[in-house]
Amino acid sequence: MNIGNAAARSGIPPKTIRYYEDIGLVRPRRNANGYRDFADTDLHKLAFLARARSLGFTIEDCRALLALYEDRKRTSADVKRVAEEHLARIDRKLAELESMRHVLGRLVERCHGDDRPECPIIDDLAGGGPGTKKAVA
Amino acid sequence: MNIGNAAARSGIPPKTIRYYEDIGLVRPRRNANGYRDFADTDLHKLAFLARARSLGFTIEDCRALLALYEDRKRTSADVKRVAEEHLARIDRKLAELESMRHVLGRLVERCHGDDRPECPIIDDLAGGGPGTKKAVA
DNA sequence: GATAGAGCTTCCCGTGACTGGAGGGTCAAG
DNA sequence: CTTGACCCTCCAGTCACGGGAAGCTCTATC
Repeated sequence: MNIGNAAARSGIPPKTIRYYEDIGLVRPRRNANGYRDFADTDLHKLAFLARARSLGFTIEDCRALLALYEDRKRTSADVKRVAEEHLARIDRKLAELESMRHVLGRLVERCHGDDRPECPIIDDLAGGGPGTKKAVA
Repeated sequence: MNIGNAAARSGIPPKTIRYYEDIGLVRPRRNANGYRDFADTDLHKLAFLARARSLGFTIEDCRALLALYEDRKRTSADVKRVAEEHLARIDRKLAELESMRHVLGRLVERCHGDDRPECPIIDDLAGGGPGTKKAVA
């Protein structure tokens, strides 16, 4: 199967599939004309990669997970460890974003958004941080 | 003030400050010896950048916000628009991460994490997606 | 057989926001 | 006068691709 077809089936663009081959995640055979020829196992791997990437696993995670996928002597503990580390990364990122969302949300609420220059958002960025109440006196 | 000092005060590493100068966010004077010399206005800008970056604004957002910061004829509506767009980006990212967290969290819960190879995480990635109940028959 | 168009190949560059390192000049202390 | 901590510039790498050039191959049509 040609790369275009494999791309359509896996949902991964041809460019990305070539990149995955470049970094050794898939190794499709080559036809006499030099075209890549994707076998069923390659398609399975691509689907696996698409799913793993959609869950936010890094490429190196994917490499490890693919190895475990193909290792019949793997332990579910090994898989779980990779997943838990990724989960922890997600949680850290979530906490960071939620904190940003919180602060920025409050600033946006307090900004009139009119044609005057006074702006609590700019004031905050300029150092009138969360504790500074803008001494009006 | 030297770059090392400016870095310590702003919390931005020297490398990053040089990068900010490269892309035109700050323009410190130069001493006779070629060293950068940061004035108070430069330090204000660096602090502004540190705060804006910590809220997740992109560099281009920062460029726009700095311009508004220095524009006495700005309107708070202009500032608010930038902030609201960023807030929307944050919300999209949050939704994406929460969805990942949800799916991955359930998979991790269901994985025994023992020394056997059976693993719902690998099964899911291998195509036993959310709807596939693994026909045991 | 000729030609057009789609699809395949490789190769290189650009993205965002830095970070690391090489190679070299400058400054303050002892 | 030397040591070590600064500072400088320039180049390369990060992550996970995407865009585009230049060129080969296949298929369909005339």
